[in-house]
Amino acid sequence: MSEAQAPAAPLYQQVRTVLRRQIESGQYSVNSTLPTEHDLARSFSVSRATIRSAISGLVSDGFVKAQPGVGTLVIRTRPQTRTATLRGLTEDLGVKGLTTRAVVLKAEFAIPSPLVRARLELFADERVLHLVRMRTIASTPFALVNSYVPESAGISPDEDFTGPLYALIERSHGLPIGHGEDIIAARGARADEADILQIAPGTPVLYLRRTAYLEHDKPVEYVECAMRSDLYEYCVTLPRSQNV
Amino acid sequence: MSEAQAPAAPLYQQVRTVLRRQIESGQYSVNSTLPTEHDLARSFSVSRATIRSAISGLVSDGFVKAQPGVGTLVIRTRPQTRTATLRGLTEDLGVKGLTTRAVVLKAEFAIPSPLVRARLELFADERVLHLVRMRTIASTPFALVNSYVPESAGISPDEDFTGPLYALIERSHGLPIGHGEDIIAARGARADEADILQIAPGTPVLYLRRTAYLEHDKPVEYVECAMRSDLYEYCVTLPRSQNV
DNA sequence: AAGTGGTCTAGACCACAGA
DNA sequence: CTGTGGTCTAGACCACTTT
Repeated sequence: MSEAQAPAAPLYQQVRTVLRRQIESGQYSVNSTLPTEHDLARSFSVSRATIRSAISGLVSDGFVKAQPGVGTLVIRTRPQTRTATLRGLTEDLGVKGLTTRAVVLKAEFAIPSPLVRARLELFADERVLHLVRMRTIASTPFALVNSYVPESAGISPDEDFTGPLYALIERSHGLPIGHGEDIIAARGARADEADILQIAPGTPVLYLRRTAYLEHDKPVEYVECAMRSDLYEYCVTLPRSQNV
Repeated sequence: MSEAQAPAAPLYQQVRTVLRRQIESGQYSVNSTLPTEHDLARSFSVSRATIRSAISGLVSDGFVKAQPGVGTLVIRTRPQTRTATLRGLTEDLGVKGLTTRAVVLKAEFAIPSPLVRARLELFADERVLHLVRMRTIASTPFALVNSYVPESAGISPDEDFTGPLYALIERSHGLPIGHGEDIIAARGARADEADILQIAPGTPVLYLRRTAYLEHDKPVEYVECAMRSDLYEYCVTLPRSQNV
């Protein structure tokens, strides 16, 4: 091959894409079956293993369900409901088609409170980067965000914090964030929050506390966030526990 | 077949189990690599495809990570953090070690509001079972729950609703609940809610709306729930999106 | 009995990482 | 360069569902 072309995707991915498009375009309707794996192998001129690999992807995507002795059943024409994933507020709103800006009110190293120290599993003398940001939708403030990141994360107070914080953390560590835990409560806005969020003190706000972890369960971020509930609601899609 | 024996698990599952036990027992430590696929194939006396199938399972479980040109890296010795799962309030509190009782305030078939009809994707003339329940912790009311279940679910108003509703639904359908979507907001308690929850009107409460679906995205339950945030906080563990 | 997906083999070539 | 995981093939036999 002397051609210097964009490398072709693996065969099984190509097949998966084709089948997926056919399903999404209604060529195979719900409750109908795909052609048999042998037939697909013939018509795509690939081995059956390749077809199985492609179908396996469609199963993960929730499009089809394999039934031994019957066939490969189409169970959905749209991709499976996306399961809950951890997103920063910037990304979350991005998904909803809203653009948001962060205004940095404070960015400095500080001695963590005992609560923050416990959440981040810090040693006694470790400092944290304390970040206070306000987020707006269409120039209306809707969230006051307190973020705490261990000093060891190597993020400087001088960085640009108007974008997604997660991106900075992931870049700094070279490691992706593994998972997070959210705790959500409702309470009345405190005076300082009310002032910034432009609401009356005591107005019910969503109060989110999140701890984010790296892959090896090492905490990298603790966030406390007060949000105007009239501008933002917390949404999550939950899979039913599969008794693994 | 005259033998009534437990059928042996597929080879790749056996291999996966063996490797998993070895990882969990510390035989392979974090950041070390598994033997190469070729070596594993030799030592297990199976084909490399079988080994790859086994390893693929370990990847899903979050135990290892395959790195082209390097090897199969062990990244965890405990199974991946359990992801968020859908639980009814009864189950949820049970996990937290609290026992709760439900007091049924209302259980009757009713004409659904347009919102409920939309959420449950009902036909125009379908009725719903409307259930109003109050939940208590240590005899203090903490949640006022409005549940709506399609009449077609086949649940009678005379059932025992003091336990988990999900159990009734799953038993009635013989099908498990597939997933759910929660929307969480904060707002002040309405007069009727405040009365039942024994708080002042306007006190901030968590307001949860949940739609639960069967496997094929058929809605089976819509819930609106006002909760005292001083007695209950909403917790969820979120996996970071894996860019599939 | 025929046909389905589920499993398995024994090869092969590739792109990539590290010495 | 060697060795790794990633992909792919052309078969094979099995348990299962349906006819």
